[in-house]
Amino acid sequence: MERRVRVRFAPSPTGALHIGGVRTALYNYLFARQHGGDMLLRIEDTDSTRFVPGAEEYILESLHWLGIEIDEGLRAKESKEESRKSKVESRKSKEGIEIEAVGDHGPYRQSERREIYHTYVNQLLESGHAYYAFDTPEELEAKRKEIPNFQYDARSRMGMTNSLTLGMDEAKRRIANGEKYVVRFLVEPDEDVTVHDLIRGDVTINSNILDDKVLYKSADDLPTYHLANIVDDHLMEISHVIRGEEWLPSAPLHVLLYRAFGWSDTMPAFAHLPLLLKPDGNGKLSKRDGDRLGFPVFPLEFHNEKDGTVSSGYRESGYFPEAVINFLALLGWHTTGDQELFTMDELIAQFSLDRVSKSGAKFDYEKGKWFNHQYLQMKSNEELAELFMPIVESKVESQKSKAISRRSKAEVAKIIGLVKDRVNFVPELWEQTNFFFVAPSEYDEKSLAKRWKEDSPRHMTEMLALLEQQEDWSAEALDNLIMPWIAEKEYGVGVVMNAFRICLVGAARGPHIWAITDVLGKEETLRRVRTALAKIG
RNA sequence: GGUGCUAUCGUCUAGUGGCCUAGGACAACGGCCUCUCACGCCGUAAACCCCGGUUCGAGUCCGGGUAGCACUACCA
Repeated sequence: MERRVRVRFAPSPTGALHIGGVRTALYNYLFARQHGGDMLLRIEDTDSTRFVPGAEEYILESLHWLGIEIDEGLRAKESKEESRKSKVESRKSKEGIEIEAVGDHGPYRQSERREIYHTYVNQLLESGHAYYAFDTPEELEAKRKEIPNFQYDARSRMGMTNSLTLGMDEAKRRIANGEKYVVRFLVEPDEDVTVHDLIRGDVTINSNILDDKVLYKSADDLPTYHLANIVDDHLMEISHVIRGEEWLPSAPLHVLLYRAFGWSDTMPAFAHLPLLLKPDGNGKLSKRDGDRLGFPVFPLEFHNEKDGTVSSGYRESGYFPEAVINFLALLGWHTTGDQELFTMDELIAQFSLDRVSKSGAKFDYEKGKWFNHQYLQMKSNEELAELFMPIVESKVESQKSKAISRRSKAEVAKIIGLVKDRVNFVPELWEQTNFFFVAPSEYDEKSLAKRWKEDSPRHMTEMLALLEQQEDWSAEALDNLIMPWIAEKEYGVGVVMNAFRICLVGAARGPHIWAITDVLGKEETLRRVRTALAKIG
């Protein structure tokens, strides 16, 4: 009974990988790793009409970025070139990745498994569990209009055009004539079918509500999801099917298919995950919600070649993959304790299907930001500098002459250390540090109104004289110079310091004033005070 | 309409009959810190869907409502 754990993530290449799909992949991955099993990736491209070019590469690259590793099936190939590139550079590479297929249960694209499906469709046909049907889509459409709640099932199939009513000889003749047909699964009526779900327990439905599902369509010589899924999971020796709750209603059908094939004893265990819901209103989180609500619902930015749309991604928004993983892991799963921050290894160790929630989780983007904030704080200043340098360069470049100087990575790291606790994302670092790179050319009106007093020009002029003579530019020395002077003159610390800050920063914000003078240096500090005096007097 | 799943603060959730005057986190609000803006720290407000039943005792078990969601394709 001890079976090797083998799970699969089986997306359709119909567009960008939705964040809900990412979570499904993650839970599969955590489960596989925890049990020392295999994580497979299979592409379910049985709907030729919905195929979107680039989607497969996108899916694999997304999982790769997130650190969800594939053991078998299709996966992104780690090229030498990529590993040499810096993180920032590889972020920019949107071009196709290399794909490799590993494992001996392939092919791993369903469109390449046609021969296999033929065999199994025939098996069902021969055993009487399936039949040919010739009703055209138009005829079915008409039927649905004519009869409310029409369903192709035990009650109606004898009134339709199929091998049951026509006879097998006539059916074969039609097929030989090139007539389009489908193969339908014959569902026996009045039978209670029970599916055991690892998250929800036993779910029982009566077979009367099931219709005779289309298993195969001759039009494109491809099976539908239901058939391909069962055949592949069986052949690939899948032990656990972990998928979204939208599949729960068809799980009994899948159980029936396993029975019809005689595979009941090796049927995988099922676990249906709660859905990810829209943050506002009701319903399942959809691909459109992201741009409507102003946050990404995709791991990476996606350029859809089919409809020309561009969808924003977590990576391009400045998220760290660890933060996305952590955030997603907790949408539908939680430990007994109060722990909120988990590394991938901790998740692998602690994850369990019986602690997955049963109810849907509304997607709370604000909490996602908080997770990124946490992970950003854990990064070293040097790591962040690596990511921030290209942003600084492009910004300084765009401001041309106003740039004071190029700064070394060490200097940038030091600057980041002064402000990193106040940002959630690397790109936000710029608005906190821009004055370190570019001297203020204008002064914030609100700050001026509140902090630039009548006496400020005089204060600054006197302070300038004091600073000009100062040799030791350390924070401590400056503090020892200025504070006693303010006290002696009875100017008020707040009044003087805020005016000074406006001269250096251009607004009433930023880190501690002596940290700013330290980075700026004597010359630049004095220059900014003189400029301010000249401009705002 | 039918079938199924679900139901604790605004949100994610802890809670598996007494430890619950319901805990944590995000968000909100207030305070402290302070030369500014933040961060941080401290604190406040905030929930067991409703009605029955079982029990000495129910957020926790059962039944019925109600509500939300999913599915109901030659899509996955």
